[in-house]
Amino acid sequence: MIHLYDTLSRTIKELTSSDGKSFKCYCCGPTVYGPAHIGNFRTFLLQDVLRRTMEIDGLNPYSVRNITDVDDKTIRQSREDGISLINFTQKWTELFHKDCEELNILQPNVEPKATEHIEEQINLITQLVENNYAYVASDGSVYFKVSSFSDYGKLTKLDKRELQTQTETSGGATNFSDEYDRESVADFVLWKSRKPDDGDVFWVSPWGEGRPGWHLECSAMSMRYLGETFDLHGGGIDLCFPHHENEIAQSEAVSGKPFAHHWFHTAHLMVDGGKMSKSLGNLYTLEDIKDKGFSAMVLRYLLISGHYRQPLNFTLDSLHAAKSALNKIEKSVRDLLKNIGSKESEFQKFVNSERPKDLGFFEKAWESISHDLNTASCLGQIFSGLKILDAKIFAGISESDAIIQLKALGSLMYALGLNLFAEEKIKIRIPEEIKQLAEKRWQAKKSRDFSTADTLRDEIQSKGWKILDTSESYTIEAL
RNA sequence: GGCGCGGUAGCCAAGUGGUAAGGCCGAGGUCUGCAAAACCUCUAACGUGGGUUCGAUUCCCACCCGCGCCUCCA
Repeated sequence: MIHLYDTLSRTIKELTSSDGKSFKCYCCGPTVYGPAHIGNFRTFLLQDVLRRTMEIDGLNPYSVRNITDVDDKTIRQSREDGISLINFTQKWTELFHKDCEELNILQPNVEPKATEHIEEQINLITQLVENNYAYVASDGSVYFKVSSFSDYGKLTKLDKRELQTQTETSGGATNFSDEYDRESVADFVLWKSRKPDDGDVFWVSPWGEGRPGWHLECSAMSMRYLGETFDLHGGGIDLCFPHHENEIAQSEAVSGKPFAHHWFHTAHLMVDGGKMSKSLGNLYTLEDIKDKGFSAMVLRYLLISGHYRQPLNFTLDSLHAAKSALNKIEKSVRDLLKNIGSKESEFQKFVNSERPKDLGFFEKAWESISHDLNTASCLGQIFSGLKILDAKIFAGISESDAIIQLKALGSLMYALGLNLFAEEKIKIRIPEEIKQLAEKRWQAKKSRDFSTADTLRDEIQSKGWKILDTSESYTIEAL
């Protein structure tokens, strides 16, 4: 049984499938105009953990996550790069997939693209216009009339008056002076008429050439793949307003039915205590993390190590902490495997979505993750369990008990998506210069020239890498 | 201005009406050519002021500080 906070009702609710067959989820995916940053991945990672947890719990999740491949940014950037929108977005979609794979994020069951669902979007707009929820402006753009939908603002608890007056009072007031002629500032665009800046990006519609507005695609694609009402809708906290609020308005205006039963919003990732942004130069991608010598799995550990409703503060120190912590789990599992005569690689057979009856020392870890997806507490409980386990291994553990613990850990690792012993598979980049210095040092050490060896080790360390000797070889790690 | 979130050890981060998980770092020890890694042990915390209560870090109020959103944003 999984309980999860719901943004709409502001309560923690039990997750149940409304049709008793599968649990239908829609998550807002990336806009593919560049590499996704680690903040984006925090959200996708948490959605992934939720999905994995549901699988183990037997909820049979069915997930849809879209790709936004047409909007102002993708159009602008593709034109700057001088390539077609489709080639441009494909390039970044591929990188996104590669990053997801390295981060061990399961693929959604369906990953629809906005540009492949133009017809569905036009259909929705047509219905909205026919029923007077939307109007066509003089330039051929179509707007949703917020005043026509009485429930508008229910997700973020906006009241009507605020919506009207925020032009003068809100910090974002300047955003209202744009080129579109809306009847009310709160109204949002469903269809954008073709502008010179759009280049050759346009589709033909009953209202002339143009392209769909951003909010609409999620309504159209979720309806197409999940129906008018589905179980859970997720996204970053910043999407709450206006994106999700708008989705609710559009969708419920058309269907007359509740849109999503449950809303799952993830808090933002901060960097060094503040907002992550390009201009501050603190926006990291997976590439950046790997260039610092950390594996994707370490990043995964770090990004799920805090509770999803709490902003998480990313620092270089916390990356180190994540690395050591992950290492510690691997060490215990390795010891445990040794006890049944298995190797690291054989741990995989314990990692699956079946929930073992006996959770061994890890019952509390499972409770934590089942209760509002408390991954932070879950990891804490795993370490507590590991401590008991380590003592037991030291004292001598029976094979059957070892297997119970391995199965329990395996299911937890599946839920968290922590792929242990992945370090070798995902190669860490070590500069050639460091490799050579390390080899020189190793030769010196072998010939018992310790002073040369130590000097070289210091030099390597001053360049940000450290040497770990084993009896017959050595490894290089990031400091 | 509106809405919302938070302030727990050096850092990160759970949680609870009966004095508080876990990780990192640090210290000591074992080991090692010396280190590192590993293992063992240890230290240390609930923003301030009131209130409710037998008892509050946990509930309420005020204040201080930090952060987010307010129609680009995971």
